[in-house]
Amino acid sequence: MDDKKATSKTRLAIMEAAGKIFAEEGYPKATVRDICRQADANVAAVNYHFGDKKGLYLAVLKHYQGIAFQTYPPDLGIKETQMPEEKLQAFIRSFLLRIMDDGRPTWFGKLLAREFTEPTWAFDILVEDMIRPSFQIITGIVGAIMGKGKRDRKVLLSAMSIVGQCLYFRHSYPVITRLFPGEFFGPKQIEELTEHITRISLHGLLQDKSAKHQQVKICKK
Amino acid sequence: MDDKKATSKTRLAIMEAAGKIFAEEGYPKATVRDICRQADANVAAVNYHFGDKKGLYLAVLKHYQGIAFQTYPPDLGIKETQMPEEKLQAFIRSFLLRIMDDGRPTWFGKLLAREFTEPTWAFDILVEDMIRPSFQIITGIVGAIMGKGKRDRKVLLSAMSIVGQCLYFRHSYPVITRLFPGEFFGPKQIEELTEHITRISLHGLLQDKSAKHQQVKICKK
DNA sequence: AGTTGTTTAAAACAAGCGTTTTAAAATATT
DNA sequence: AATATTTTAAAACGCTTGTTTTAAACAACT
Repeated sequence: MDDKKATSKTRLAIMEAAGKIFAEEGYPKATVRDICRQADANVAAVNYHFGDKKGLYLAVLKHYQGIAFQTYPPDLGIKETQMPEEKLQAFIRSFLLRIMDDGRPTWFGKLLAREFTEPTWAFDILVEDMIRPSFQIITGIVGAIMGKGKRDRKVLLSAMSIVGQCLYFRHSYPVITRLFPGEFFGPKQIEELTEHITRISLHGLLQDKSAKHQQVKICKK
Repeated sequence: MDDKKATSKTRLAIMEAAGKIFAEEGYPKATVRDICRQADANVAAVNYHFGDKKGLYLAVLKHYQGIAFQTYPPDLGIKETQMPEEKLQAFIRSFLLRIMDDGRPTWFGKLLAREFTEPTWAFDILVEDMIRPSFQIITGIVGAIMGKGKRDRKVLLSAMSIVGQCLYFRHSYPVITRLFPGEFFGPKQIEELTEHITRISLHGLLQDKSAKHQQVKICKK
């Protein structure tokens, strides 16, 4: 009663509907009845194909996680010959694409955002399977740029600053659209966002680079 | 049956327990029975004092919102005589304090984080009452630093980058603690985070500054 | 005191939830 | 074609949810 042939019209329809509804409503508010209604399936289908609601959620999560990482791997467009600065931009672009994609795994971005602020039992899987590998890469790049180890405290802080900026444009999309009705910061502006985040971060990183205790002071001219 | 004397042991106890549970469990998962049990009150007390569950949520939200802004106003430590760069640092510090405070309105930060990714019907109130005013201030500061208008696209992007970094350390606290068990990025590190975010952002802003009235420059000490 | 209005308490309500049961239909296997 | 297996369908179960009802306890005031 776990995952059988994995091929069944209703099974696939349920996963599709579940991804949509889980992302829109959140795990607790999403009901299996809603999911099955949208998938044109019977209420019992969920328990038959996935054991229970938890099993369905986990299946959906892993499925779209696989798609998202297959489409936009963390090292997308990164070549070993590149300069760290170019790698940084490639990472940011790939990261934004992965969480903002308008195509199939759109819901995955939303699901991810939910798990961040509202971790469920599936959270550990997400952390180990996708967040940690991503962080390994970004800390490596940032470390190379700053000339420090990838576990240096300042490297960690800077890596989080970069990831934080990327996530903000996805997380806070509802806020942004209300605050600035005329402006758009969505999937179609990914290239603009990539350049913006890369530039604003890069200068901060380079500042802390070589000089050990090079303290920055603001002074009037 | 809205808000009466506002003075009643059980009423206050319910608000206290509600803030805690709403923040921990989220609005849908939080049950009035749990809240009342924790408040040593009867189940009917919620409906009596607040009308219904929504009324309770709204009351809690507004109450702690008031406390948070009273304790850490957006212009905390900002004086008109200060330079924009100092104002930026003051804003970031106040912002971090407000969303990370360990004291009474701790739950408010969590509630806020939830509303961001999972807007409820109470979202409009939050946007207008606290998010928009905050954004007015930060775009003003950033605009002054960059020498552009406060509605300039680059100013908006930069303001969001700053806010995004701040929110990340609160939003993703569960992630961070799992990724780096030894490191801490909590309320006790606010001063460190403030300096980090200020520095990494400032250099990016100054990069895009219009060359016109350059009254500030970075210099090594 | 006695009356009034306010607050608490226990119990029950209707509705919705995830899940299970039962059996019929569809599909595969021999 | 007949049997065995897998998948779907309808109905109901047990439980929890938010809310209401009813009445008792408390407080305030003349």
